Amino acid sequence: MTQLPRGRPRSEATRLAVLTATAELIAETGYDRVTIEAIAARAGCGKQTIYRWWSSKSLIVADAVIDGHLRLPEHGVPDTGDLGADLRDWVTEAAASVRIPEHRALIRALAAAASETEAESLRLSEHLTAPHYGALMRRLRAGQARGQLSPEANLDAIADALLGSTLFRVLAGFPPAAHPSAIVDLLLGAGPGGRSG
Amino acid sequence: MTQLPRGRPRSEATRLAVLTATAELIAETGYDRVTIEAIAARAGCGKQTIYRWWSSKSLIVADAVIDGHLRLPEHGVPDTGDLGADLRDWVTEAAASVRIPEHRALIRALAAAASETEAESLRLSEHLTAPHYGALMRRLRAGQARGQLSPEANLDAIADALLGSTLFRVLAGFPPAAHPSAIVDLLLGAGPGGRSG
DNA sequence: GCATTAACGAGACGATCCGTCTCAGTATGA
DNA sequence: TCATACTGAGACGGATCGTCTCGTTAATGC
Repeated sequence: MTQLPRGRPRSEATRLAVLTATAELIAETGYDRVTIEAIAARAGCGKQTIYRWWSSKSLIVADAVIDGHLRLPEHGVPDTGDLGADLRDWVTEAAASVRIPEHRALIRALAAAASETEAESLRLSEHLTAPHYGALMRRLRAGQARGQLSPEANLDAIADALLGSTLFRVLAGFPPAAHPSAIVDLLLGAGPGGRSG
Repeated sequence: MTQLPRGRPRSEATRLAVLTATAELIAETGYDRVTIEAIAARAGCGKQTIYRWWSSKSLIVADAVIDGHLRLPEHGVPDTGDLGADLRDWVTEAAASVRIPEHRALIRALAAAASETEAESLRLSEHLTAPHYGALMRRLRAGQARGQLSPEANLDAIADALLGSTLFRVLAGFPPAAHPSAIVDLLLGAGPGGRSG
């Protein structure tokens, strides 16, 4: 079924070298100071090889993240059965992760990449933000199914607030929140007896 | 006390022309396609005049916002005495504002500017984000003083969530929230009887 | 009025990086 | 062996960078 490739196959080694070089350069100098020429030089490949496979810098970054060369903090949401504890763990871990300069640089890089154009932003959100958002929403739905959230609770609003409040502090250049998990208690309505710890 | 200036004073007309030209060009083409040379050309001034007063493009944008040539949605938080209604108004207005393409472009421009370096991010946050954050915090404190918020409520967490959840949708390339004010009910603990509408 | 001072508009300048292009070399399948 | 497609290297014109130097202009101080 699938057509067999005819000529010389794509070099996996070079592909990895490009993604690794991109990750390193972003950590060292920041997204917008990274140039295609610098990536090619460090990866030891020609510029054409990069332009053949990636149409823009932001797409290289997106691939680097998808491939795991650049790690985003918000990957998995734990599910121990206790929604509040899981979310507190997740938010706390995300906040701790954001203290790491390399992670801050990466998040800024992604924001900058997403800032380039509306189209770029959509492509990045499909591959990066949407999966994380989806994982969080699934965890919220599971908790709702177990009765740990009101059936009428607006899960989108909760997910927006959880992701947004962490993202906000990073992008605004604010110091990390003193009590990052406080937002969880607020959102889950800790007022009437829900709070633990 | 203050030293009298000696030579030719800075041209206020040119300063305004630069900020206006920047605002127009951002709206027309997007932040990263705007060049210093294009700003100078449209403002009818020399490049050196720009470089004399601004050390980077992001600082021009910051000044344009501070001066009101580019309007950010989150300026004033109303204070009618009803905290919930005021916040719902504010969030709803912010969400509506974010539907306007020019505003989306501006917010992305600021995010891109803040992504440049840690120092840039700090400077922008001092002049732009911090005042908005402060205005929101003052409104929350006023509400808390009137007993509309628990005395132990974590106001920082509420402010983070309010600003962050709007910012998040813009930067992530998500469509505007269906019910933007839902976050207010969540944060104010609408569960036990506080909800209106 | 006249010297002094500093910002002004204009644009030349070398540098960097863009994205395209060509080139000889290399790894695969037919 | 041949055709094919990808490889690293780098030349190329163009855009923009940030610096620099003009002659000009609008203030202050004598």
